[in-house]
Amino acid sequence: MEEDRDLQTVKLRVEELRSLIAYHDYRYYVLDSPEISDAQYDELMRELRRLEERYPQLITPDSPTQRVSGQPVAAFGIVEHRLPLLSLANAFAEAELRAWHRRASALAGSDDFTLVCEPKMDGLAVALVYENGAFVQGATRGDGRRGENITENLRTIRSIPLRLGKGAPSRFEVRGEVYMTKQGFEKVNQEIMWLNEEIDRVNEELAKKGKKEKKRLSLFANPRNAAAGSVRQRDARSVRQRDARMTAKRSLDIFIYALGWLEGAARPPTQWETLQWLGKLGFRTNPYNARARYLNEAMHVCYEWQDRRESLPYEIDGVVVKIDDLSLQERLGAVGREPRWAIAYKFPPIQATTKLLKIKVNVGRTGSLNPYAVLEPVRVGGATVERATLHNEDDIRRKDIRIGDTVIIQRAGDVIPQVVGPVVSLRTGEEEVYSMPEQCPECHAPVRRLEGEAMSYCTNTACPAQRFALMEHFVSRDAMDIEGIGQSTGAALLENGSVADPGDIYSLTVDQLVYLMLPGKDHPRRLGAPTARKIVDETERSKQRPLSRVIFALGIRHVGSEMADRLAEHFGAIDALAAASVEDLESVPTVGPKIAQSVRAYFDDEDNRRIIEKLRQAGVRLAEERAAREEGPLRGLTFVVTGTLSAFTREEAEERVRELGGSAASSVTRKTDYVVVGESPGSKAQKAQEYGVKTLTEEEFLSMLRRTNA
DNA sequence: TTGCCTCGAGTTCT
DNA sequence: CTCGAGGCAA
Repeated sequence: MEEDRDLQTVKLRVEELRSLIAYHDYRYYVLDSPEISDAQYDELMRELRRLEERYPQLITPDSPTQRVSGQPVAAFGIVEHRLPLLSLANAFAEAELRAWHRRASALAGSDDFTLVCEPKMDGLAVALVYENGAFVQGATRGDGRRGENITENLRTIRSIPLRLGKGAPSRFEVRGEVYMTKQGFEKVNQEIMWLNEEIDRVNEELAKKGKKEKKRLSLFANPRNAAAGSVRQRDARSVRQRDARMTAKRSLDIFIYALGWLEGAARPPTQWETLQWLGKLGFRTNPYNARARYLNEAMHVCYEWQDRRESLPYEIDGVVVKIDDLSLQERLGAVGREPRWAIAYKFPPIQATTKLLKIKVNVGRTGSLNPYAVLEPVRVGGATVERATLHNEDDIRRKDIRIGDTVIIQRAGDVIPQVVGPVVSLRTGEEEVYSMPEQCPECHAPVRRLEGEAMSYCTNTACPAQRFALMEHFVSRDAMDIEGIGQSTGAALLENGSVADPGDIYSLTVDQLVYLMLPGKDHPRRLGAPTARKIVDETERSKQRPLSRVIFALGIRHVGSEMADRLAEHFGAIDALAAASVEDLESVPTVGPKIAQSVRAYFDDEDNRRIIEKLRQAGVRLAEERAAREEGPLRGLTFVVTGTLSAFTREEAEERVRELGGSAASSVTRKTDYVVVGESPGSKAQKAQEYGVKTLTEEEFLSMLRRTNA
């Protein structure tokens, strides 16, 4: 007796908890405005779970605790749709939308009717059945007549109310679109990628033992596939895999957009009111649904979303335009499986599939080999794409892209096309797994990929492709900014031998340039006198670029514009930079061992030093002006350099002195402060002794420069 | 060693 | 714009 009463009390509390949780789910997931904190919500959930554990007889399938059941779903059943789910006719252009409207107007006998515009979710259409206020069945659209029973998986979607409040019709069906957020999609794929890395590791072991390898999981191509995949998935095989699937399920959501069949209530008279009514019942409807009085207004909505689609957290592929008035809808009816009272305006695709014909490789300025896909031209987002970068070998492997694959191309928020991944189901078996060439495609030098690095590099510093890229970099806008020398001119100059490195640009003459042959559209053409003039003028002007740009233009690995700025500021002159030891370099903030090494290696290279010399001869500014004569740390001191120095030439040493405010004289006098003595000095060293002038070895001189620089 | 944060390098089409 | 790499702080 007493137990019964107890059970009654508990049951009441359980019911109360369930409706409380349902209410807060609604506030949180549907209205997006929670009333209680997550902790308070968790507390409600915990209490309910505790009670259900103690009194299992009180557990019902629509209890919120049943949402995240990790239990495997038994085989899916087939569900017969009581009222078939129609598909929509598509309009790919304004004209088609107008044509649709004209036809509808003709049938209606008037063109004066209101429209409803709904963002067309790129997801999976489902039908949900409610009986006596409880969610009892959910099914995919399938072919429109029969779909798959996915009730259990749908239960995990929090914005699907498991139980409705009072006032719900006794039995009815609603329709909506299950979708995955872009963010959720990224996360799921990320987890699958981690999983694959793990599988790879395991496979390595298995391969050693000669055992059969485990299969890698394929990534979801887009949020829609991910949504469809997760809503139809059964049990997971491993714990980790289950994690990925849980993430997937958690990232699912739904918008309800239509009322199917119903019993025990009257239907609202318009689509717009239906949406309001569904919202009131507790269903999540898209807040961006809008009513349009005229077609032009609807058209405007379509274009608006076409521009703003990226700003949404989920993907839409168009706008559904429906005639608002239900009685008019009935009058118009359907042709085949397409209603005449609605149409889907489809955006131009930002995704498309095409064939990956081959994978080619570019050689960058640093010698990096950059693979790119050569594609069968395909229109994506209003542009024809025939090439797309593939970044590096690992990326190709990770995505499992093979030559001959049908691949998905997309132009995301930006303009740059990406290869999303292969359509594995379209494989013929003829596809080839790609591997990086072992020789540079330009100069056939061996290729090296260092341990732990993503990129492969051509080992030949004289590689023509590298020279070309370096030239381009040197004249580019952020570097020396020499207008007139672009891709073709640069290539032509290198090819005909008038230029071997950037230093040679400065000895070009108009006469030389005029006869330069450029690859024209049909026939090769001459560069021409005006352009030649311009190039020489531009080159002349570029001599005045600040030191930081010159340093940047050299193209030292790991030295970009930012680092160049810092180095210019710190050392004040190219020669000081060239003379700096690895330790000196590392004393500069943000310069670590790698960058220091790279700079040092650059200036240790004979060819590079020659480039600097050419620049110097040409009169390119190699020191920061601000280290003004009168201001430098060596202000008022006179130096004389004699003999051969190892770190730099005599001219360079003198230049350095001048940059630091000192002066460099050619002969030793009593007024000379220091004589720098190099290898095999001449008479000047003796003179210094005579006059009692201090002498410096190269070593001492360098450390003096370093000190004054610090 | 790990997790920011910033910088460097390469990139497509019109 | 995106990804990888380098530097630096905890």
